[in-house]
Amino acid sequence: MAQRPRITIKDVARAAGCGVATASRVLNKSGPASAATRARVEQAARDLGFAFSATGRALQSRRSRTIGCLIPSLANPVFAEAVQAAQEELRAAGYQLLIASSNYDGSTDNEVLTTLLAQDVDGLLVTMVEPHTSAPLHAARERGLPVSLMFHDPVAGLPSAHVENAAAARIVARQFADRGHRRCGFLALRFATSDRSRSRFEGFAAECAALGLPAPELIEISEAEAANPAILAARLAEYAAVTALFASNDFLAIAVQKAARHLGWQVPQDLSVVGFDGIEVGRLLDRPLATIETAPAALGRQAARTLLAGLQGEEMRQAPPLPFTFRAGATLSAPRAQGPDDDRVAARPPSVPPSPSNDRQDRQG
Amino acid sequence: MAQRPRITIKDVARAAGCGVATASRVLNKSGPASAATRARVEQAARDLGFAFSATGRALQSRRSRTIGCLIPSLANPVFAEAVQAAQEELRAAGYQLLIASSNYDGSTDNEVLTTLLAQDVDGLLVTMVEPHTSAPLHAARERGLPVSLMFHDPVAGLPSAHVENAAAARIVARQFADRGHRRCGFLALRFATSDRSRSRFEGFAAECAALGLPAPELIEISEAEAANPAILAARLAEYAAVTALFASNDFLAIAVQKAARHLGWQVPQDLSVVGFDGIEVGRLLDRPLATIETAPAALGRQAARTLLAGLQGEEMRQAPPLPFTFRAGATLSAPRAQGPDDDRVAARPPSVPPSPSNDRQDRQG
DNA sequence: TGGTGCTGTGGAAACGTTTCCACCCTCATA
DNA sequence: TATGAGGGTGGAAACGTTTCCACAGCACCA
Repeated sequence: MAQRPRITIKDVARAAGCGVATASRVLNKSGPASAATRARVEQAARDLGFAFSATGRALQSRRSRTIGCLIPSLANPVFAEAVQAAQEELRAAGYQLLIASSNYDGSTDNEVLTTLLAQDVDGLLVTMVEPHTSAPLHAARERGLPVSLMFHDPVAGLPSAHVENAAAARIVARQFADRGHRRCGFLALRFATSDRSRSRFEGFAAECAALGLPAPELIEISEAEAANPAILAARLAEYAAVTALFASNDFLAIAVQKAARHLGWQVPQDLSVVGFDGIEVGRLLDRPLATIETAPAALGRQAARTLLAGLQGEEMRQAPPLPFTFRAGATLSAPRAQGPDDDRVAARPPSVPPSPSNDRQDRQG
Repeated sequence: MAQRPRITIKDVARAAGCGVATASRVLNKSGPASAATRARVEQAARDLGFAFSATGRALQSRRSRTIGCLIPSLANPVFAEAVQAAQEELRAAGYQLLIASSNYDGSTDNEVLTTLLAQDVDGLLVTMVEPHTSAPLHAARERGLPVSLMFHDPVAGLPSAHVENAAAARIVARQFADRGHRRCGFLALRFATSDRSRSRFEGFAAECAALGLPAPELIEISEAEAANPAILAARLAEYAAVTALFASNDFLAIAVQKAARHLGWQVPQDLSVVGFDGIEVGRLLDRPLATIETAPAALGRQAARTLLAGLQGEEMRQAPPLPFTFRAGATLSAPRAQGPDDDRVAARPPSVPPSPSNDRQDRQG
């Protein structure tokens, strides 16, 4: 625990018998130096175990080589994967990632952003509740700091790496309609704090309307409700007429199936379920999940690249939306033929397990 | 993009008509100041939108209020959750998290650590391939930097937030034995680069021996093999005598089931499977996964707390290992009664789906 | 011989803070 | 009326870098 004092470039210079300016030039290969001096300095640095202080450098160069990253939570694998990819990309370019999360809370978003800015970050990688109205985010822009959004639909002036949530949701509506579903539902988690969730619902509802289906039910639930199958089942039971449910993410779609089992409903015969995100486990399930497959890693990478462009003084241009895919799965089928008074609870058990079809359709760019 | 020059405390002092020392005292509430001056300074700071530069502060105080975090990958939800929890804990104490990942590569580990150290971090939160032999990690210790490990069994002098992998694995062996299994296997991912995986195998093998079972088969696979059910199936087919498989993590355990389906094997009748980690989806599956349940968030939190103690100059003491639970599930049962020549491929299909039992056993502290 | 142009070098300023120190006041006490 | 105490204040040093600038020495050319 003996806090040794830091070895500075002065120590190196002294040991090498030269001035700090010379030592700096040698160690940075940034200017002329005689072979002899060069050797002495390098030797001294090695002997002393010298390492530059990023703080000293940052102060003098006014760039910290550090990027601030704000996301709702790393516990959501979609964000975690995006951050992982962004981190790899930035590291390759010599930048470090300073991470903070808000737990989906708008005011925490702003607090955290303020702290990040005070840390002299060179750029910002952000997914937050309200990017368009955030004061600190706006301040960062004003200051000329490169800002790159992730997962958001592009906001005025702020480039965003994103998938077109609404367009993807429209495809889900069409899949339901194609199979003869009419009463659809959208199961939303964190509807108030996630513009992704809202965009998906909008697209879904719009396409339902375009296809002449009744307006889909919007079923908002809390995280607590999502985590408890019995409670979730009770919520779902309120919507017995719904034969096709679009869940705002894959975990929710999986949870729904457990809840359906509670109610004695068969998936997909009594209730078709489609998720969003395309997480890996979804395809390994007995009953592979029908879902919209996205690539969070590609998204993180794209956001990082856009940011890097900005950091190099280039124009930060909005990249095209990232591709997504509708992945067919055994949780989606035609609704059970049913009379007006059909009681779902009396449904017969299925004779054969659903075939684990796993093909892809509707590739989009 | 008009890079406005930074507002410094000098600007505030000038605007308030006082010296920088006074402005600093007012803004930090760190010394005396008349009510009038105080008001002028605060007003000026507000008007100018002043924010302290963490760099300037770090340079002068020789502490950056920043923690370096090194993990294999955020794409693994176990690490992501731990980091998320640690981040929350550290943020509450006024620290920021600088994150880097190594992709399970030992030499990247050391490179990254070196970079992190150069960033003047105040402490280190680490999961890496070889903590006990890492030169930069050792250097950090030498320098008196608090270091807190995550997921590792405690290494000489370095406290680690961990679960007892070997002890947990022993329980799995006992569960298998209790149900009459004799030929067991351990399916290992990244065996060479994960001491967790190795500890689990050791505990598992030791308990098998203690129970008089034959030594378990060690089945090492690559990530590529794990991701492809057909290939994984081919690997598993080599071990037809094995009736009970312990997978080194839950995702692998889920993948195994898909591979088993490929081979026409029934889980659990033909092959019992137990995982490790206790990820949430595991319990939502049709056939809930038997597994060792751990709490990565608690682990991350504990590591952060230990580190915080060190940062406050207190002794960093090794906390007790974190609790784990054996979670029973439908992927574990007695082996199918079979003669010496029984051909598993000819097995009849099961008549009833396994009951989704979900009780817990074997709580440990 | 005097200039010109290199190469190699080091002093010093600057970056934004905090804090030590010295100074000037004012007020109470002797 | 002197003395002391203490509150309020600002100058300046320090933290570890980089870079501007000046200068010394040397070789070359006219």
